[in-house]
Amino acid sequence: MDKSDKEITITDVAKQAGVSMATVSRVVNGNNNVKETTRQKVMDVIDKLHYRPNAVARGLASKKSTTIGLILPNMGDLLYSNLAKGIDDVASMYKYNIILTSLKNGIGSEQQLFNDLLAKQVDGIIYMGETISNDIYKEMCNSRVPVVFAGAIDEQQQISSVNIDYVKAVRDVVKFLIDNGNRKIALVTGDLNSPINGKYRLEGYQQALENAGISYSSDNVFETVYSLQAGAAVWDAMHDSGITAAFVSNDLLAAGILNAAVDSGIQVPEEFELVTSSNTILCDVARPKMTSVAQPLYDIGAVAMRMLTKLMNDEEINDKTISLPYSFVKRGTTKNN
Amino acid sequence: MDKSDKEITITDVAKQAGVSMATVSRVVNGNNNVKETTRQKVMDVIDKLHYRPNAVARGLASKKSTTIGLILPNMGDLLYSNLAKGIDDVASMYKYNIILTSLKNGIGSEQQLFNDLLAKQVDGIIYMGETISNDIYKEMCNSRVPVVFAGAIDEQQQISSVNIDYVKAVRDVVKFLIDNGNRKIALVTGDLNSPINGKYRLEGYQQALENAGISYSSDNVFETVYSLQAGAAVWDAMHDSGITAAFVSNDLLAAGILNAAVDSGIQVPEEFELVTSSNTILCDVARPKMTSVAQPLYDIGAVAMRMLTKLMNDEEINDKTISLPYSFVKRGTTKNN
DNA sequence: ATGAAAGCGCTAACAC
DNA sequence: GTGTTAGCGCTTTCAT
Repeated sequence: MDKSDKEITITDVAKQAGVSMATVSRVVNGNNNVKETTRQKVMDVIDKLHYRPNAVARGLASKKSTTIGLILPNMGDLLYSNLAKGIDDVASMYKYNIILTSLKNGIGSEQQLFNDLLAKQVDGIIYMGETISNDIYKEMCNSRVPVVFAGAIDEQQQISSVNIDYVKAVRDVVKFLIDNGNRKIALVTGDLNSPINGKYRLEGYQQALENAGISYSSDNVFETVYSLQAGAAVWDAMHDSGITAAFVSNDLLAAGILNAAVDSGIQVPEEFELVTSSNTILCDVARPKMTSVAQPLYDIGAVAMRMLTKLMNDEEINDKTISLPYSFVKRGTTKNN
Repeated sequence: MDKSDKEITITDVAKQAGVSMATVSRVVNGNNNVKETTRQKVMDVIDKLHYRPNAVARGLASKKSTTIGLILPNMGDLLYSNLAKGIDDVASMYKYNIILTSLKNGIGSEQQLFNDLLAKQVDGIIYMGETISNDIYKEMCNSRVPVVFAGAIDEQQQISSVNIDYVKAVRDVVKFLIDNGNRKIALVTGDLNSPINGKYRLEGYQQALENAGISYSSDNVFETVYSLQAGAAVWDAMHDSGITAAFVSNDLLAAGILNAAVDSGIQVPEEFELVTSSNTILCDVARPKMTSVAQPLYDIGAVAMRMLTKLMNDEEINDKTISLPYSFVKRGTTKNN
C-alpha cells in the first residue's frame, strides 16, 4: 500500500507461513506435492501480504521468461495490428507476455532487434517482416529459441510459418479480372525484393496471364510504397496506358489509386476495376467499397502464436508451413457476375 | 552457431580474457574505470565468443529491467497504433523495450494486466485506456513504478498525463459549426462514462452552445460504439431530426455516418456537415475527405514516453499534465469560409 | 510432504 | 584500475 513498502519476497511469505521457500514455490506453481492444509496456510499469507512473484527472478532460475518477442515492420499499419491482435489473444490464453518491437529504418535493424529479444531471454519469436536478410535468416534457423513467421513466407521452408497461398490468391483474382473482360491488367505491389511480392504475387499474376494466353509485360507491373500518395501517383502513371484493371497488394495503396481514379471522373468499376489484398476496414470506408482478397489476419496471428507455443513446448508439429484458407470478398470496385 | 551451444556467460568471457567478472561488467556497461588495453582485450573476447549479456540476470541484480509496460484498449485500432508508434520510437531511443498488453473484455482485466506488468518488473507503465476503475486507479497512484496516461486524462491530476485540451477542441469545433449557420448540432461519442467523452467533450459541446445562446438538448447527444455500422445506425437515428451537423469522436464512427449520409443522397457538406476527432488516414480515404481535429497522436505517444523516462530516472518534471497543441484540419465535410 | 542448499548470470559495494 | 564477494528472488535437485 505504502509507496515505501519493500517488495514482498518468497522469503517473507515462507517465514510468515512457517514453511520453507520451496513449499511456497510449490504452492505458487501449482505443484501437487503439498498437503492441502499447508497449501491453504500459504495461500492465506500470500493474500494477506499481497505477494506477487518476481517474474525476473523466476526467469533467471527457471530459464523461461514466459515472454515472446514480436517483430513487425511498422506499428502504424492496420494490417499488422490485426495480426497482432490474434497473437495477443492466444498469447494471453497461454499466459505469455509480448515484447513488441518494430523495424526501424537503417541497416542491421532487424539484427539488433533480434539480439535484443534474445538478450531479454524471450522463449520464442514471431516475425512479421516482409523481407529478411540472409544473415539474420541463418541466425533464426540456428536459434536456440523457436521462430515463427506470421503473414510472411520462408521460401526455403526451414522456418515455421503461417500465411495464405499468395500465388493462388493472385492467380485467382487476375483470372477473375480476365474473365470480366480485361486484357491489360496491372499488378501494383510494394518492394519486389520481398518474396511475397516479387516471387509469389508476381508468379500468380504471370500464371493467370499465361493461362489466358495473354503475354506478360513488365510495363504493367508497378512497384511502389504503401501510401495514399503513392496510389495517386500510380494512377497517374497508368491511366493513359490502356490498363482497365489492377490487382493491388495493400489496402491503403489501393485506396489511393481508387480515389485518384474516381476523383478524375473515371467510372468504377465500369471503366476500371480494382482488387486489393488485405480486406481491412479501409475496404468498407472507400467508395465504392473495395473488392478484396480476405486474408484471415486475426487467424494467421492466432495460429502462428499457437504454433509457437507448441514449438516452445517441444511438441510435435505436423506442418512447418501452414496455409490458411482465404476468401474473396466482392464489393463495388469489380463487376461481379 | 551450433544449436546445442551453451549460452556464453560473463564468466566465460572473464576467464578467456583473463580478467574478473567485474571488469567484464564494467566494459559491457561502459564504465570508464577500465584501462583502454584491458577494454580492448575484453571487447575482443566478447566479439569472438559472441557474448550477449543476459538481460534477465542483469535485471535481477540491478533491479532495473529496461522494459516498460503498455496497456491499451484495443490492438486493432488505428488511433492506438499511432500513439504506440510515438512511444516505440522514443522507447528505443532510450533503449527500453515494450511489453504490450491489451484490455480484454471482462471485469478485472486491467487489474490483472497491471499486476502482470509489475510482476515482470517493468520500470514504468503507459496507460492508454479511456476509462479506469477506482481500484486500479488507486494502485497506480501508490505504485512503486511511475505511470503515465497517454491520450487519456486523469481527472484528479494525480497521475501524469499527456493529451490535448478536449474541452477546448470540441468547443472550438462546435463554435465553427455554429458560425457556419448550424443550430442543431449532434455530438456523437463513445461511452459517456469515460471522462474524455462524458465530461470533457460534453462540456465543450455545452459551452459552445451556451456561448451561442442555443439551448442544450440531450436528444442531440448520441452515445454509441466505434464502428462503421454504429455510424450508419446513428445516421438513421438522426437524419430525420433536423440535425444539420455533427461532431464525432472517432474516425471510424464518423466514416460510418458520412457514408450512410452520402449513400442516402445527402449533399455533404451542403446539407450536412461533419467533423471528426482523430485525423487518422481514414479522413483522407473517405469521400468527401473528413474535416478533423488533429490530435498529434505520434507526439502524444512520444512525449508520454519521454515523460516516463524522466520519472523512471527520478528527474524533476515541470507539469504533471501536458496538453499538446492540436490543430483543425478542414477538408471536404465542412463548409469552410 | 517438506526442507536445505546450490545455483541461475549479473551488479555493486568494498577492498586492494 | 581491478578483483572478491555478497547478494538479487526464485527454482530445483536431493535428502529426509
